[in-house]
Amino acid sequence: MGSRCENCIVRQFNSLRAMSKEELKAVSDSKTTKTIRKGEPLFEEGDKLNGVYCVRNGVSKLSKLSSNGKDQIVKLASTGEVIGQRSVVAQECANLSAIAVNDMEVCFIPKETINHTLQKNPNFTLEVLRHMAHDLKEADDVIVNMSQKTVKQRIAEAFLYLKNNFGEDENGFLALTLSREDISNVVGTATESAIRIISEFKKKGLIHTSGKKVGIKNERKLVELVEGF
Amino acid sequence: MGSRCENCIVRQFNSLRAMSKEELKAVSDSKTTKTIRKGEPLFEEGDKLNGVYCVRNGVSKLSKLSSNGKDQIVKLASTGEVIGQRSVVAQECANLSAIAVNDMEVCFIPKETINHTLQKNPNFTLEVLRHMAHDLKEADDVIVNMSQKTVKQRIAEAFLYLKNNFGEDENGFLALTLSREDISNVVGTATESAIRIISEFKKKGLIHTSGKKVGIKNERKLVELVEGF
DNA sequence: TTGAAAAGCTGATAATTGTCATAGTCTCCC
DNA sequence: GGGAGACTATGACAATTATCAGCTTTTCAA
Repeated sequence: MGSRCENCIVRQFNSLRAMSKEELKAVSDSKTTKTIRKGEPLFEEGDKLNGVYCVRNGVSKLSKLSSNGKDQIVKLASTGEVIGQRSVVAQECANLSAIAVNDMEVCFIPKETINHTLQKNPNFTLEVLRHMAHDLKEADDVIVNMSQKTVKQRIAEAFLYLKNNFGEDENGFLALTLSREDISNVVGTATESAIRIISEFKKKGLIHTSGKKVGIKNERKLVELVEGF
Repeated sequence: MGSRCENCIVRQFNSLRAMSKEELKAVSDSKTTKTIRKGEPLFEEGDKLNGVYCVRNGVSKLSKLSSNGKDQIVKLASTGEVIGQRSVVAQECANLSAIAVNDMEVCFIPKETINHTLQKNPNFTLEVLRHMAHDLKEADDVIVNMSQKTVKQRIAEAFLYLKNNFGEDENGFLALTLSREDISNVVGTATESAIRIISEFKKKGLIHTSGKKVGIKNERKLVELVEGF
């Protein structure tokens, strides 16, 4: 049995902070805690979601299969983020698949609890709305990057993003390690192209690598590259 | 003086339909009607918005300047859509520029009126939330298309989108005429590339053109092209 | 009406990116 | 500890897309 939502620190980072004590109690009573192994799905594109997932630990990739057979990773969601909110709010099937990038601990909150609060507590609804507005802005920015920047720039940006959002370990490697394939699915390119560019970055001294792990060596140059020299 | 919001048909298509009679009256009393000429901006990226724009007539392109100096059109908003909502909800400066694609008639609704209703009427907030959830899904889909489809596929898709969302005129041309440059900014490519592909489509009998105007001739083949043959 | 500016078009060429093939390396399970 | 399978890496080549240059057509305002 997981701990009580009322005491959960994770809540500070998402819209659940706008809930009243009673509402939180209802969430706590109806939630179930799950462990998801690396590589396993929380849900898949097209699934009917019966609730949302609040991430306590680990990272999930939200991706969509394109008609060319390749996955495009649209977002990485980690501690504190609520996954599946969009589908529940819109009362639609999942538009994206959510797959664990590493081992995860999540709380599943049934949609009834969420919907009930959405109808009763305008502050909560407004908070969810603000979060979604933020996600939408980010998505718009991704559209611009995807369509206007080169693969090289997008990979450089991805590394900077990983550093800013997940930090580095004690040895200066990015704390979140993605496979080369995942990286290529984030930036929307062929795996071989991503590998080639990563090698090039390494040769130029922008990054250092060790197996899958990547560390940023020259952040300033990476930023310049993203901006276009 | 524009007509009363209470009687405005446009309202049926957006979140304003969740407003009470009194709230609508407040909107009606505080709104101002504006005419925007083709090519003129409603607002520009970075502007602080003092309200939202409800489109009565015409179409606006929502775009963002990339660091490479090119504009990326992220969305086309037409009759019934509310522009600027995201920025007002998130209390941020505009992330996108809104420029009239043809002559527009819009109602400007001050943000105070919107914010007041957002805090008082959960149904309205929920309705706005649902709309934003829908926009987010669309944005995610655009990300996938931009990163996984070829320019040819994206142009074909753009034409189908224009037909489905804006219809055709009596001569079988797309009702919304975009310049070649706008088309290239929608699909995220160089204007010359867009023109070349449009010529190719014409040669292959997929479309017919007359000046800027484009008409769809073989919809099935266009769909096949988008799906990847 | 006309002439300048903007938009559309096309070719040549370069740069970017994808695909296919092959080989090395790592991982993990028996 | 060894071997199958997944992941990483690199080369060769093809396809896609961008860039530059020059030209024609359209548009629009004086």
